Amino acid sequence: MVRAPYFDKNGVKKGAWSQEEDDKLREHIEKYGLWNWREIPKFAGLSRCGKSCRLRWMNYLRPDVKHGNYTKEEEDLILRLHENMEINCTACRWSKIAATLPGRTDNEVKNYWHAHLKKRTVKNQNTLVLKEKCSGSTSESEGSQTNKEMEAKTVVSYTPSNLILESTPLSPETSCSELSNLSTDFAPKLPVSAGTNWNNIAEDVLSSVPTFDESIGDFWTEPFVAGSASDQDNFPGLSFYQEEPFVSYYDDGMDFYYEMMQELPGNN
DNA sequence: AAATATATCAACCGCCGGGTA
DNA sequence: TTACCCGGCGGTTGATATATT
Repeated sequence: MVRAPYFDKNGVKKGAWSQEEDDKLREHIEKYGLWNWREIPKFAGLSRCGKSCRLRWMNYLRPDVKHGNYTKEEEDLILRLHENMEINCTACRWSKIAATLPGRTDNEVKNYWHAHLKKRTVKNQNTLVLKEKCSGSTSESEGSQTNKEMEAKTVVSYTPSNLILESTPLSPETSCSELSNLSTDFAPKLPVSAGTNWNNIAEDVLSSVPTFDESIGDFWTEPFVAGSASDQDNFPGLSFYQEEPFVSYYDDGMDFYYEMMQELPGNN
């Protein structure tokens, strides 16, 4: 399923990774951590470019990466987040969507979207257009409306995103405990429990739709690169391997989320 | 059984933004 | 201010697997 290995004109290896290369890269990173992707292949004894190593690590070798078998909840979450970005005219940020799915990478989410979910949304939209036509409610009674107004109304009335827009925000009384549950659910080292309510998570996150575009930039933190690495003697980035790997995968996001919820009307 | 079409997904490419000298 | 480096991102490619004819 991947390109056959080959060397480009600069002697840099491309294409499929061998087991030996995987082992070398994994071993090097586990030993020295992440410090400079451009240098890592040299020190790891690989004929790869830094980018290739980074991609391989991020999408495949990283210990917390899981492959295949998307759950219904994960699918729904992807769909909702993607729709929301469309509504807000935001360029689709796969990395941000992926950050809500522990163990999933942006590349994998993107692939899954194009392979499975895209069709579904197209199908949904076609169905909705059909519904709208069949409803016959667009002629006399709304004759004074402009086309754009009509379009807007159609979107609010029929698209699945409506579900998001109408989702119930957290009540002030329950927000703290729910947030703590949320943090637990997103904890990277914990397995996703059967009780995790993905729909609630999605709705909670997306209930802030008017500011989602702005907030998302802060909400989703840099996955994986945790904490300060500057105090290392030899290799920056070593510390989080030796101590708490991936520990802050979602923590900052939850902090932001908490702050966001504090600012909601009624929470002060 | 063979040919063809379609689906899947790892990997590549080029661009962009942040950091820094 | 500018140029450069680096990491990260989204879009795309292409080889392989699977389904269909």
